[in-house]
Amino acid sequence: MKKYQLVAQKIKEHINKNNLQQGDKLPKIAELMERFQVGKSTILQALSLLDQEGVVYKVQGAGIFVRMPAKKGYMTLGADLGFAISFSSTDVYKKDVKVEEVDHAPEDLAKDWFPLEPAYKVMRTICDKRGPLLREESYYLKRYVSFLTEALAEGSLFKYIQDALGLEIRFADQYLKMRKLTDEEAKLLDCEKGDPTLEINEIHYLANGEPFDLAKLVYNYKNVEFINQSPDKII
Amino acid sequence: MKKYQLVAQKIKEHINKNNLQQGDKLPKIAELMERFQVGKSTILQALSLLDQEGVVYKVQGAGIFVRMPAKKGYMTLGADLGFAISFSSTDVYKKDVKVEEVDHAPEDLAKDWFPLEPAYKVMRTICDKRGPLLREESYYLKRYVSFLTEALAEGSLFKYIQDALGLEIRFADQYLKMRKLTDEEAKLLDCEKGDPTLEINEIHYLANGEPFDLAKLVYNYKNVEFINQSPDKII
DNA sequence: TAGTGGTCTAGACCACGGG
DNA sequence: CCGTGGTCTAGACCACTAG
Repeated sequence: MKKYQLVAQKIKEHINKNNLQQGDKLPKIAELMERFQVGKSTILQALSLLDQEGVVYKVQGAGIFVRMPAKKGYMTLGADLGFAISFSSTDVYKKDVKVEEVDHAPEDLAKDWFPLEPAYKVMRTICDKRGPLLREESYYLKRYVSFLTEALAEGSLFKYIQDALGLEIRFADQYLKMRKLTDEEAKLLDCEKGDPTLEINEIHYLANGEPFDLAKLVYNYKNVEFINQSPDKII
Repeated sequence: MKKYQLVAQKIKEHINKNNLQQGDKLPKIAELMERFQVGKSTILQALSLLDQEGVVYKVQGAGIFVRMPAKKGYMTLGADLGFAISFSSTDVYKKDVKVEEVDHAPEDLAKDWFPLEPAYKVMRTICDKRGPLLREESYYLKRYVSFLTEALAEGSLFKYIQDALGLEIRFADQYLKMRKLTDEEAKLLDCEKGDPTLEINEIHYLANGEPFDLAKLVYNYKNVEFINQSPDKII
């Protein structure tokens, strides 16, 4: 693990351990350099990470402050590259899981942005104790994900892809669209036909810039709210 | 303007001028250093900016590549700190504008996160040629925004706040919730009661970390789609 | 005006990708 | 193996905040 990631992690731990709240001040950069025995730019890289995650903000001439430590009950948009990771630690489970092999993703979903290559099609409903959270229909290119079963789809696919297959997911595009639920979706989500929903289409990219996964996520408006913390556009 | 911002801007111009597409390669770092006569970390800062904006991605050992230059017709979530800026350049106009002074923002909107202080309440419907895009109800703290009129609210308030008042908006929290339109909202948005919508509650923060604006945005599902490009979490 | 973060440089060395 | 990006340091100087 890189030094700046370690430093970032330790700063997070410091925030949690001391139960710091919005606006609380962190030690100054010189002190952090001293404490972690690293150079200034390593500290800056760590802070930049935390900044992007919405954990801290910096005010020139004043200090470094904690930003909104409590975000319980919200799904994080974007930052965590999809729900799979953000929810892997909480008690979610899957329903109506189906995996099949297809020649390519449907063209209306893929648009011009996703290759029409052989893929695994995964369908599942993600639930927690309150009920269904979302219905997922996603396509994993066989070129990268050469083996996929329904048993694997019961767990966290992103974890499997990262840990077992050794692929690194680097960034993602998300397209969001408001619409009404179809009859079929409503049944799967314990809702009524015509109820409001948000459809999010995500394309995930690997470290080499190649897309490897296209996902259509249809959310349950009764059980899901999102949070999106825009960072400081500053390094 | 800082060097790295200038460099970032010139790289963007280079992409536009040469009409570079997804996956096209940019000059290597050493070459960019040479061309712009700056140090390596200045180039890295510029690239980090472009990374966060979803303009480029970097692949270690391979090069720097262009990411998805065309995003026409989508509203950008988060990255641009609210719709106001992202849409200031296109031909939008406002309808049903009303500005009044209130003792404080409604408590159910403010939750624990926004101060209950005297504020200007601004209501307006943002439209473009296709029709209403969203209905906005926002609260600007008088402590920071001491003067606000309906005439000003016809224009871009963020521009006014930044240019005329000299306030710098630094980051924002967004809360997204799917729900049905009320009767009143439906009338304002040219929709039917019960139609799907996305309600986004935004809190905007100044450079000193203080919140100064709370906004409730109710979108028209027929006219708006969003894009959210999650960056590389890498410096 | 002192304190603190921001920008920028030069350079050493590491790590990954692809021929 | 070479080329390219990534990490890290030490240090000079700038810019903003707050008392």
